[in-house]
Amino acid sequence: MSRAKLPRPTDAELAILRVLWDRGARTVREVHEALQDGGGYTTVLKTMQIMTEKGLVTRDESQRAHVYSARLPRESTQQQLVTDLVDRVFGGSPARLALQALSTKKTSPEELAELRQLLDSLEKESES
Amino acid sequence: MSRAKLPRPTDAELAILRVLWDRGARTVREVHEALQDGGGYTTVLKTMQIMTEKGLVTRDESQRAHVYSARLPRESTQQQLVTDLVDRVFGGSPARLALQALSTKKTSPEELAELRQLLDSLEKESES
DNA sequence: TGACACCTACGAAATCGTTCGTATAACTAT
DNA sequence: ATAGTTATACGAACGATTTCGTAGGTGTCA
Repeated sequence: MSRAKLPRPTDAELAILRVLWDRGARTVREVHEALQDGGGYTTVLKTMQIMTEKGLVTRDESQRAHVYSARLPRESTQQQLVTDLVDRVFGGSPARLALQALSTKKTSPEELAELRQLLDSLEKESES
Repeated sequence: MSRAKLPRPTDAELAILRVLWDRGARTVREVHEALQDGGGYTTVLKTMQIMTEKGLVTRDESQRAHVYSARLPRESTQQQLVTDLVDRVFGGSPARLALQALSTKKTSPEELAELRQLLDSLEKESES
């Protein structure tokens, strides 16, 4: 089993993952520079080393400056965190979370259309 | 300013808050018993004392066994956590979170209808 | 070659979250 | 009143997270 479940990323780890997702594989220096407020260089380095141990990122050591990549795509981690929040605070109901998310901030007409489309397909599904 | 923003509840704190939201004001003993797996009695006590310091709960000390209440209603905390997650992982788009939440698990027809209703009112709003 | 810049590794410190043992006060009932 | 039960308070320990200083290796270039 080389595939233990990955731990929930911490806040600092998530900030680093966002950089890797947005920009692709990067060195510590590049991540550090992309982070406006991520602490000193060795802080970022240390965190990324720990993330490697945890399996949150992989690294290519063939260059002197190691190149890090997110191990899971953004969507998988989003899914994990959403499921986690649904279970811990929304009694296991994703729809409750969706309602709460939508009733606050405003959403663009494009996104509303996308949601409507998803609703349509979900309702069709439940009819079968 | 007696109204500093409340900190994000931790996992253990959230478990306690769920009990208080579900059952209303309760003593430490009652919360401890409601928690299937919340550690020993003094663990729950200590956590609730810390939550009092943080302002997450209030307590009535007029009885020997103090009675604790959640300071914020469930919906406020849900809102806080959703906004938090949206900002940290969904680039500030609640609709993205909603899509992610709905595309996984199945949702009851009643909830789908409720969502559709919300979508309707949101679209009407954007037309004005 | 020597000075300098850059990189990783290591470890220590500070803080936080979680857990629990122990002390002490208060109530209950014999 | 004494013993037993139940409550809070306190503090210590442990692990995880975050931060950073320092050491040592590697590359560059005048």
